[in-house]
Amino acid sequence: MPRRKPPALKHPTLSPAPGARPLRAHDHTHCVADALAAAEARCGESGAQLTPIRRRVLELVWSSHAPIGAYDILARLGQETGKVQPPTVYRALEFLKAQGLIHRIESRNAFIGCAQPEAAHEGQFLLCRSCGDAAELLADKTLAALDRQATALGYTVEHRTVELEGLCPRCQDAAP
Amino acid sequence: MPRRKPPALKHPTLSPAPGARPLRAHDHTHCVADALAAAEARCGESGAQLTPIRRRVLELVWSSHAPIGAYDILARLGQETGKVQPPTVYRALEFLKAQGLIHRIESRNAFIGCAQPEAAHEGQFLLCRSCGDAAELLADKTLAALDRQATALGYTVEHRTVELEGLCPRCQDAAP
DNA sequence: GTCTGGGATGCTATGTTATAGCATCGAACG
DNA sequence: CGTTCGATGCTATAACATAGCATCCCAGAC
Repeated sequence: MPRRKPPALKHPTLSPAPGARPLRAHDHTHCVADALAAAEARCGESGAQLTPIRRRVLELVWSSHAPIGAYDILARLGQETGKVQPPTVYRALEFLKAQGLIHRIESRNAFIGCAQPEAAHEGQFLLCRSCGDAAELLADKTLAALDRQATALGYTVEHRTVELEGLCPRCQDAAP
Repeated sequence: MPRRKPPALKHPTLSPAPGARPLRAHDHTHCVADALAAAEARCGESGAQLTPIRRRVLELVWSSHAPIGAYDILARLGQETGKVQPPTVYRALEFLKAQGLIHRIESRNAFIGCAQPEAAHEGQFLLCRSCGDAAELLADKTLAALDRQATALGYTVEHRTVELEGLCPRCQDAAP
């Protein structure tokens, strides 16, 4: 039985793809601060407990505008606090999602901070295949049209997944 | 170190959920036969090889109108032909998807036969959370509206994932 | 102060989905 | 016959996710 070369790791790829650039230059600490403030507010109202772990996971989800995988969060959390187990992260993510503070990106098996946590909603997303960034769409009218179509077929719609993948403006300019 | 009870298996759940019913009564052998005929035709034109394995995987994907997981296919294929490895199945699925013969349902990590393989297209789906069936939507206008929205934001859209989950008409009647 | 109940977290183990990398085989072609 | 190329076989492992029970801690009851 010959020994094989082990496959390349994926976990270390926390950094963006080569050539990737952020969607646009901005002071990202504001994004994070705003998100955390909104989370505090929302949890304060609802009585939900934004514990240190949950808060820290939310912060890590907000570490960029690209969706982040649960195991990336796990790795970062582990660097800070010693060994962390998957259920810890998944439970925090589940909580944050239930509070409307994050969304799950199905086509990426990853999570992203919700830009409008004030209003409960499902997200629709534009995903850049180059830099990985995700932008949240507001597509209420379009969704309503889809719902009408479903209703016409006799369906009741409870959840919606809408994810559009392509190139963001910056990455189009960068790699024409 | 105490011994734990092992988690329940998921693989054996090839059968539909309790209380599930097909979307509507129909002669499903026709669906399968039509799909295979269309696949033959399409591959004949394009010169792609619909090999026995690929054909059989397509048949298994079409075994119901519910999305089927790669490992369910693997299990069934294994029953027939002896041990089969995951790459065999994934490669067949990749081929079928490239030919436009199946779609991947992102929110389920599963695959479903394409109802209109003649015209290359991406699918939009209505998924029933009770019986698991998926119906393919034709939502060109709605998609165009989403694309316009993306374009207005400077994005180029290459792929679209639209999946609506809820209850199909039969399951609404069955469990009111 | 002690008891108690429930939410949060710790922890072990395992289930589930997916891919890399190289070997082998067989048909098509010259 | 030998080369080439697409399909499949095969090993190993990465990557994603959850079940089930133990422990801890705090708020409220008594």
